[in-house]
Amino acid sequence: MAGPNDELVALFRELVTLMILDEGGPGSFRVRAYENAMHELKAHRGDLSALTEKELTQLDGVGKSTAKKIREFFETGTIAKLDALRGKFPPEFVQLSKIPGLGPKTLMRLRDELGIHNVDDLRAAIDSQALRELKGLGEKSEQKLSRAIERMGLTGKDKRTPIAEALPVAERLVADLAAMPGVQAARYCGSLRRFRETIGDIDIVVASTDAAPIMEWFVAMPGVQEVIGHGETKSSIVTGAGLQVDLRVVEPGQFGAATLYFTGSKAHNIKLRQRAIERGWTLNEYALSDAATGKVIAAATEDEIYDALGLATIPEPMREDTGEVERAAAGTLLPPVTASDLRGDVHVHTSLSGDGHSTLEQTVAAAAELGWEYLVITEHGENLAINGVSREQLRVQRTDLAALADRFPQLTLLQGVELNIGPHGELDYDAAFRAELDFCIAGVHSHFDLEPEQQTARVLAAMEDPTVRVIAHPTGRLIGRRPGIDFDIDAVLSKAVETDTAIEINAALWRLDATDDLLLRARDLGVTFVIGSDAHRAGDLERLRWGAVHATRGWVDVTAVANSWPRDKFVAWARRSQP
DNA sequence: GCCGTTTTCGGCCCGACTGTTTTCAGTCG
Repeated sequence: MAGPNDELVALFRELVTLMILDEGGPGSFRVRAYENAMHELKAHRGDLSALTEKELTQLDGVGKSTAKKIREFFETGTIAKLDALRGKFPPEFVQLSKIPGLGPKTLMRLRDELGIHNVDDLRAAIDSQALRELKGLGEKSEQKLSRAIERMGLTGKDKRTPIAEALPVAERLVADLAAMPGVQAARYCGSLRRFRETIGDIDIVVASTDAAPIMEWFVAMPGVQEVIGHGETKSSIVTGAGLQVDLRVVEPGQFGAATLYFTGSKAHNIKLRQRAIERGWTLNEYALSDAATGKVIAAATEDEIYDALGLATIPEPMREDTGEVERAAAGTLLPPVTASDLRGDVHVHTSLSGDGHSTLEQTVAAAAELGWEYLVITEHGENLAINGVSREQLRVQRTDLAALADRFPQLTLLQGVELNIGPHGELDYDAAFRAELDFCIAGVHSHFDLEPEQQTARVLAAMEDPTVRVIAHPTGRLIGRRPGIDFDIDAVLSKAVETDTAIEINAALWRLDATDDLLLRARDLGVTFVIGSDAHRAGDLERLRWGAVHATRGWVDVTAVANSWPRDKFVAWARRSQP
């Protein structure tokens, strides 16, 4: 699973953390330089260990000094500068920097003036009221830090919330805010809008001419555990679940600039701002404006701002500064995959599966309601304990499907099954029975802890089987709950191309698997994809749209998504029959 | 530390909120 450069990137991340302490703040240009280098290394898709020092300096943000450190790592396994910094700042001291509200400046003073080296020291200093003796700190600072220590691990700077938990909270909040009087628009932004799989906090921007009542409602709404900030146009709260929510109110005419700014990413914003500066303009959360005259050039919508900067509008999930700005400038940016591109679903369970909740009829009716042109029902194969279905059950279902096909003539119904890939690549039923089905999607549902070689072998074996059309949720990870299986991604993707087996983009928010990293590599190799809802109840069908957003994050070309194809083409493809 | 260039040093994104002080530094995003 791990990319070849991950270890190097992790070391650079640590280097940045320690440099912030050493330099006394993240604003230091040297720190920024390390950050830029780390970002570039992270975004790099090739194997960095294969590059010479000279070749490394060709990378954006990598100069002579950084190139030397990279080579040093690959040749010696360590970086001397990092080792020196680790000696200067032991882990228990670095841990203090994770406490919200405690920045590098204060931290260094705590150490130098009060001899505080770890969390226990800090707690003792607070208890003895020693902190308030420092200039610039007072009683309130003691209380704030005391609370922050209590919450450590619950809401610290490193805490990440799975998108499956954050998204419903954000959608509800945005709906509530949008319904308030005087609110012209409300949108969640930040990493959630970019559709990262975990998020640090929820950022919401509201357009209104009267911020005060919105701020008041926000900090007093039910479920607020703590108010971190409460200003005229910006407030922050923590929910009972430990999720931080930041709310910002701007004038309606500034909404686009604000959502652009708060959606980020930071690196994407910096790229945009540099383009603005090149044109003699400035870009902030209020507007794109002329630097000399202050005259507003664009502010109301994101489209206008991108356009003024000579860029096509960049889809939110791509805003990570991994080449999207350059492509937008060159006019070679791919359009996003959208929900309206999708014409049907390919991974759907009904109550026939042990873990399904809606009947076949309810499910088909819901798909028809969504306007799908085709629907593939895929119950669990018989090898899945408790939840699997028998051959006999599938034969009966075939009759039921034929009856429903008459009632929903606009919807083409296919019978598929979700096969289980056994530890050695074995599959459910037998080849002859599987061939009777319209479609087989095969996934790993057990034996998550095999050695990588075995994991790779079992998936490759499944792909060799002629009845297997798609590999479902290829890594099997559950965000924040279970890591994916560890296999040779490139071997699997190459085999997918060789055997014409598609890779599923699973739209369930706990899965979003294939991961975006896998998608980027797959699309470069020319892999075919499907987007599946993995619905276990009729209401889950609509989450296919999240799969589209996730696909966009992986820069997937919509023409490579089989369930965006017209009915006849899709059905022929699904059955592996000639069109 | 990197970059660009009028090639060798100056610039590097920007604003809200808090706590403490009373004009601002620190933190955060």
